[in-house]
Amino acid sequence: MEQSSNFIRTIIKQDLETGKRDHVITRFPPEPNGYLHIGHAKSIVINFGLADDFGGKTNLRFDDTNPLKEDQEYVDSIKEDVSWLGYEWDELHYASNYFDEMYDRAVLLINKGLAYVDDLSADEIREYRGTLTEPGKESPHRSRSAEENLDLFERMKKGEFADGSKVLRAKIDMASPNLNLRDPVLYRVSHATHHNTGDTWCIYPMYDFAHPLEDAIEGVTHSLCTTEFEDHRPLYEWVVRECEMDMQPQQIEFGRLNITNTVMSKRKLKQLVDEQHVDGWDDPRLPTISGMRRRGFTAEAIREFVKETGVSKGSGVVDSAMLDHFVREDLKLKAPRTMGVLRPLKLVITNYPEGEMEWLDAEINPENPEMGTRQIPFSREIYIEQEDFMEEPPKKYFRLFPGNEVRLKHAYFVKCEDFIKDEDGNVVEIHCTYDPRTKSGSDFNERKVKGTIHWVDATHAVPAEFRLYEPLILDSEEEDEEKTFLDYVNEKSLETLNGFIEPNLQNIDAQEKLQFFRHGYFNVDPKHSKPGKPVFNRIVSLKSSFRL
RNA sequence: UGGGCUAUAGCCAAGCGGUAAGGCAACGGACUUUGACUCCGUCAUGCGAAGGUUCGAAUCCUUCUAGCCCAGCCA
Repeated sequence: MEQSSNFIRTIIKQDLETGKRDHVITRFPPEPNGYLHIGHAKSIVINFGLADDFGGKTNLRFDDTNPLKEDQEYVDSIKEDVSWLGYEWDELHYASNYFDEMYDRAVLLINKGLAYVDDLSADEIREYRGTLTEPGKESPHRSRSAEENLDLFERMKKGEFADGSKVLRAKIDMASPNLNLRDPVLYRVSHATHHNTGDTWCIYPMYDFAHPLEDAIEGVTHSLCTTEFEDHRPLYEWVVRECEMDMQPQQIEFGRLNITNTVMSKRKLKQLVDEQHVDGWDDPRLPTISGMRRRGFTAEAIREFVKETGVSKGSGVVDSAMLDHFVREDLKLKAPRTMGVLRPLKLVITNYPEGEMEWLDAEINPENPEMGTRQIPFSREIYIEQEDFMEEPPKKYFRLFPGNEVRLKHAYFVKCEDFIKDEDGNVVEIHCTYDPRTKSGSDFNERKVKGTIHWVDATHAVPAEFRLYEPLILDSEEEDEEKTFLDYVNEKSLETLNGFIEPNLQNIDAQEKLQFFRHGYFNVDPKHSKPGKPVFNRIVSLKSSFRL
């Protein structure tokens, strides 16, 4: 596929052409404090994709500098998700493996008079920082001697001070219009057990100090991140320069991915999970990689979607219809096409001999003949879709109604002769006659029908559960300061139906994807599907220009 | 009201002084044993606005407007 140009690709290309760089190394640096979502997938596709395009390499690096929030469980799931998305990292690293070197660099800063130990409390530091429009003021501890700072910092490391009692700060400029440069905290005391280093450390580096060092240590040439870090770039460069690292990685920022009718922040996703609006991090309605995988989205579709939405610095919102498009596109030739009735209505073919049945040949995917054919049973009683019959049809309704004839996919023409209602007035059974001459595959062409409907033979039908999803977040009209995203949670985002499928699907494997004729693409739910009683998640419906 | 960033169609997005790519959506039409797919066609005299420079401006300059991000010992 033709690679569309984007500003980062242009920069890298130039760097290579001008000789600024002679190779490319990128990295995907997640913090193992939660599950990956499709926003991370964008970062993954960009980092791995770009490096690959230029013959470079990409590392997976866990940015594990805050033991309070991180856990091995997350590093495992992140690795799984990156692999599932189809990428192989060159080197696997942990920021925590660099703690010794980071400590040494901090000592260097102290010796250069560029860092100091501060005794101010968190609240005081905030007050001293000033505001967006007013400069901050210097801490009374700012002018401690290097010797004193060295001593204090070493004692911080040894565990002599309580959490929050002391921090190491960079000495930059308390009056900078960029708040990140107002003597940012470099190290904090935290007597916490780290998932990787255990209790070796009780001081941990902050992101702004750690990240540039990690990149420089690994020789990352292009450090790609999202736009909210733009303000941090001067600090990033300050750290690499003043810590006298051998090479200077270049930080480049791109806009986050947003998609309509969903939420992308870890905080909001966590809230949806914690408050049980959804059923866990892998709920098929969530944009988490695990949720999308369970819903049935393919890695290929996610990758293509991300590529097509592009890379820019803008903060736009991509229409979820584009995501839908790429799954349909990917599954079109791969997924078997079969018949499933989600809302069953019995249909009796009155002129089909009782007790008889036949096996019909049916192609598995007419757009991909190599997938072959299957046999499906047919007899006097079948199930059709409730919405495929109307007692009083509107104009341009091509399906069944009294006197109308339709084609049963892979079978015969049937004509509606009668129907039965229950006491409540609901249609419960349709009576039709069929024309044996119209069998699928025959050359019958004496008359045509406008509609073709799907069905499942009643005596062989296998019960199945279907789960249909709607957007988790409803459209919000005008902005309302009073409301939060929780006010727009769609409480009807999941609809569960019980219907029937063809018998050959009875023991279908988890994560198998298929198209139910005229409905859409479905995935076999890995958690709740069982042999003999499959559960299907609708990934996406088919497009439809039909409107009642 | 300090700093950083962004404005190209309903949405995403190319374009980098030579006369507005592409994708999604939408809308016509053809085909159709999926109201699907496929195919054909339509969809910015216009690039946030107003000035200016130039033979020529989405691209350069000026001013304005709107939106996003920043005051964690989170990343």
